[in-house]
Amino acid sequence: MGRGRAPCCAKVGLNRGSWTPQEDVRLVAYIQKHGHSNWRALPRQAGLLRCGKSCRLRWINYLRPDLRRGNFTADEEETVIRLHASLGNKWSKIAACLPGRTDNEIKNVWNTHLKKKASQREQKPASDKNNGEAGNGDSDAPVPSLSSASSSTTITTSNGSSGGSDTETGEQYDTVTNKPEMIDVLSPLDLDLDLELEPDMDILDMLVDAPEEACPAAPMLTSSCSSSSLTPCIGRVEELLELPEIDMDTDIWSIIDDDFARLHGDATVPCTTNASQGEEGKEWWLEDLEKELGLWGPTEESQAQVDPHDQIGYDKVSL
DNA sequence: AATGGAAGCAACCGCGGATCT
DNA sequence: CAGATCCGCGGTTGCTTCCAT
Repeated sequence: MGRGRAPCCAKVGLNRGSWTPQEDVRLVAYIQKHGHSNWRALPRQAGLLRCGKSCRLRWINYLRPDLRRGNFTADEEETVIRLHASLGNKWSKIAACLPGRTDNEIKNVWNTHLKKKASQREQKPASDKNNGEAGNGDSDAPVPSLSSASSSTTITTSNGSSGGSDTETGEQYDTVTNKPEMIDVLSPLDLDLDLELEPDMDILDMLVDAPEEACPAAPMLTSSCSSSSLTPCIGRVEELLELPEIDMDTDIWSIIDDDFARLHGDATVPCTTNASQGEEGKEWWLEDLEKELGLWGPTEESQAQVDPHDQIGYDKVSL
């Protein structure tokens, strides 16, 4: 205690606790544009009052587009149990073999269900033999959500079906709306974040760029892109790189925050509004961002939820 | 219908290892 | 080579929701 390295930041004047939709938007938009080569500098450059660690955590555990949400499938649970038996609490290593799952998520699931499940299994290994199946012999464990029908091949875009199909399980992993208060606020954003960003190869490329992707996870990451949604992503890395530099503290954030303020009457927008950037600048950036995110064109959800007068808010910035 | 406990999950903290200067 | 810095990991905490009474 007290030793080791100093905290990554002084944490003075920085936000803590739950992330706001605005912060999420900022983070996603920034990473979309610039990647996350330097977590420490990222929050400052992105205009976020967070420490780099917090940004990284938020991105990895929640905002990352390739995240797979919803309940763990039986196969995934089996994998976790099996890997935990051999690796122990090496959550990151376990996560590396479960594409779209985060170490934090796996850790939580282990601590909440799988630990019990595994211990139950250990306690009655003999009776398991009667079940015939070495794998899923834990049938008496109450795991209603894990119908064997939910094959591991379904790389569900989490909330792609947030409205519906994922709720077939109706269980605790309602990951889309992790915060109830965020439901109405974030929904338009959140839906698009997960639905539309997932296939975005810009980010996938960043994520898969590491050599350790020799792990089976990597191919599944890319395969998670449906062919239809993948198409518009291809070849956009260069496009991304060629985008002009933007003063993130002015342009983007003022636009985003302005739209949030208009939509929600939020007067607490911390961002600086740059009057020198005219409407042309806004439109240029919004269109550009939208194109880059593969969101060109209004979405039905956003249209349905946004006041026509404010439509630009989520149509344009619906990340 | 109200209340208390349990469970689930997101986020924080501190440390170790890797990388940079 | 040594010190400084950063990233990532694992453990833990606290808030929210769900469920039983």
